[in-house]
Amino acid sequence: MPELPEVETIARGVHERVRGDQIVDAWFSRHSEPFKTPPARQSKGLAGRSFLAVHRTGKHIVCELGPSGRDGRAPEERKPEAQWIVHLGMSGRLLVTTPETPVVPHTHARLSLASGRELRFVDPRRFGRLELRDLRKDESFGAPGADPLTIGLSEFAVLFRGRKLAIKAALLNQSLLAGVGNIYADESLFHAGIRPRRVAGRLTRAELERLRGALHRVLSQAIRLGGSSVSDYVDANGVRGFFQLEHCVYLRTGKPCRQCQTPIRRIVLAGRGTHFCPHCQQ
DNA sequence: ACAGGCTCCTGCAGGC
DNA sequence: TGCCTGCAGGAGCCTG
Repeated sequence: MPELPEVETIARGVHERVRGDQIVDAWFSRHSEPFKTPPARQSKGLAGRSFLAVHRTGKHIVCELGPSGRDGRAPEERKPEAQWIVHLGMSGRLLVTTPETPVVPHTHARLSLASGRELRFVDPRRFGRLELRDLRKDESFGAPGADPLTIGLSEFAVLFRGRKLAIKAALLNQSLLAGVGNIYADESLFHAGIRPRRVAGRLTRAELERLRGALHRVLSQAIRLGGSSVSDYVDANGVRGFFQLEHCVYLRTGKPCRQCQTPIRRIVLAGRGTHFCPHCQQ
């Protein structure tokens, strides 16, 4: 499931391969109900525009789109007129392919580019979302929560102050921290030595500091390794990540803790499978 | 206001 | 062997 590191990896890959390219045509499947912007409006709004930049905000991939791009200026010098926002949900993929690449089942969007490439959105479970914003009318996209890679300690502590829910549930709340999902919540809590069920508002300053540090380290290392390939995650070029080899608790139920050999336990918290070491996490 | 539960959807694992 | 059931989860929505 794509979380911050996977989305960051995909956004970087797509940026490298489509920056400056122009959208010639946009096709959408009939499974359009979940899309935030109706497909007809997306097709119309995308055609003719060029990619100025592609970046990550929370778990969203934001494509900054400019005018046709025939004025000779570099992409970064042109002002975005629209944003195409891609949320991958559980099973979404954004792939840069050739037109000859076989179209796999559950392909919901195909953007033909002037270079001859295609940008494809594939999503079997259809939890993903596509949105087109016209920046001349709509506001620029912003994640509701803070970025766990850049947040400072005092701001981090304020997020959880007075909150009675479990720290694991708080980490998954995108309006607090944007980008953390089930894998990296479990892994970060392990590295910080904190039990997932602990009440968020009752964590000590020292624990909050450890948690912020653990989030930063785990997410940064996962980005360096190209994300975690559980189920069948791949980046924009179809390449798998390697961070799943570094997982200490996620999907390791019953296996010995890498630090103390105690079997990893699994509980259900906030409706999610939650993995922890009963010895290392207090 | 806030917390928790339900829902969407498909692929896969496990049981009989 | 093959079918069927249940489970996985991000986030929006509803309820308590």
